[in-house]
Amino acid sequence: MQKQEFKDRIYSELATLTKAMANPYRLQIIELLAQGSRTVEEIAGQLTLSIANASQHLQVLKGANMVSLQKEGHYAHYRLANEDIYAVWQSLRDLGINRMAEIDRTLREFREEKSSFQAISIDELLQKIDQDNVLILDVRPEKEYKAGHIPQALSVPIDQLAQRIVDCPAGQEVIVYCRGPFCVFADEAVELLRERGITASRLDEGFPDWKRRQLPISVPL
Amino acid sequence: MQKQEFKDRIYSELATLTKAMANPYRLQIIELLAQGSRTVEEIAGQLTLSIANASQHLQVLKGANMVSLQKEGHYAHYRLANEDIYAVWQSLRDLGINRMAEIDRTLREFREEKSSFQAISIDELLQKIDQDNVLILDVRPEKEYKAGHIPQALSVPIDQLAQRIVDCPAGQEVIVYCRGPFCVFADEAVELLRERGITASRLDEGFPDWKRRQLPISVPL
DNA sequence: CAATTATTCAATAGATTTATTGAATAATTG
DNA sequence: CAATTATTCAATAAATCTATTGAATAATTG
Repeated sequence: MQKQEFKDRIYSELATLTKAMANPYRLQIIELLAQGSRTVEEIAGQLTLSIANASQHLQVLKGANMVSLQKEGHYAHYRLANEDIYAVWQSLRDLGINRMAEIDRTLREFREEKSSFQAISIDELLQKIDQDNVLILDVRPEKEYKAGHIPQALSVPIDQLAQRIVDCPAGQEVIVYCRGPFCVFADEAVELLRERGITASRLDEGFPDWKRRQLPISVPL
Repeated sequence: MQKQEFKDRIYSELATLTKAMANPYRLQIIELLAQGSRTVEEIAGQLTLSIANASQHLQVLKGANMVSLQKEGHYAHYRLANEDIYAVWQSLRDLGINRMAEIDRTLREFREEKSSFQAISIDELLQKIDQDNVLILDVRPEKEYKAGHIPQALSVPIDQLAQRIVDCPAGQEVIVYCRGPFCVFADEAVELLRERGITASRLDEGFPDWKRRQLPISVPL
């Protein structure tokens, strides 16, 4: 094989892969599937897309071997084809957060309204778990909690938080986590908790990031 | 800011960033600039693009804040805007190498011809440096070696290797590195060395990967 | 087996991306 | 200041991407 042909093949394949990711909805699909497998209908619902359009985006990801599907009855369950895909999303996301002025601006603006700008890292959380008396809340939908969660965390889906807030002992420090830095559940939870006078902050990443660091997780049998 | 507007803004910005990378030439530019800054002319020459076309691709990368430029005389010197960009390239590249059948096939085919399939990792090289008597060759152009290299390495640009090969003591184990896994210099070097009966293998990553791991490097004053 | 349901397919129009060409700009040299 | 040089800009046509629409498929239910 000639040098030129080699380069052409390699880089055009990699560009194809990159193109498959290069769409706002498909990035959201990747992030959503990092929480576990989903049907076309569920994905379309989450992203407010038509079913046909969601299916089409999934075909693009499948064409790049980034997702795989398993048919059960007349449902197609899509999942990420492998873990490395999440690694790419992670580095892309972090580049955006750390280096893109426009994303930084959007995050600040959104979080100022919610008073949720303060966040702690996974490393800081690990320290707190060892040293302090900290309450960890998983505010994702229960289904996602059940599919795997941080061992010490309680499941309090964001839409149940308002009713269950009384359970929280006064003076208790609370750390809230959700799907990741662009998932608004944790921001909404912090807003709600602070309004009730509870000291709460966000984890700056999500459960998939915790999991990828090979930290202990609780999973169903 | 509404939840929907927040998500729309964030993900469309990230998709813009991804789109800026999603082209075979622009991926090559990112990789090339990871070796140091380059003028438009140099980039066009390396990738066999017209000057106007190379400039246009650079505008796209600049529009996404992925490269910056410094004008000197009538040359524009382009460089990567920050290090996180290389991290994205790295994870994308590794996804391709580890998970894409078509890329794996191309790499195998190319390296079978060059007998350069055997490679060692940076970790293995670090061990060898400590324990064994190993000769490390940097086969990139001299300019790149001078801009920074693995401390123990000798500079033997690939086009000088054939003449200088006599210097190598018999029985000496040789490790060759270049720009990265898709740079063919190390493959060509291994082919040449093996033809002359020298035990040689590639490093499976390149100098930018060594550097990003914060390992010691030799740099000019 | 007809009706229902989840998903995919196919066709289309509008938007975006790409390479090419040649002219415009702006710094340097003679 | 005219000529040269490196780069950018602008215009264009071909290719590709995107959302929408409605029909096709294939599994399940009554």
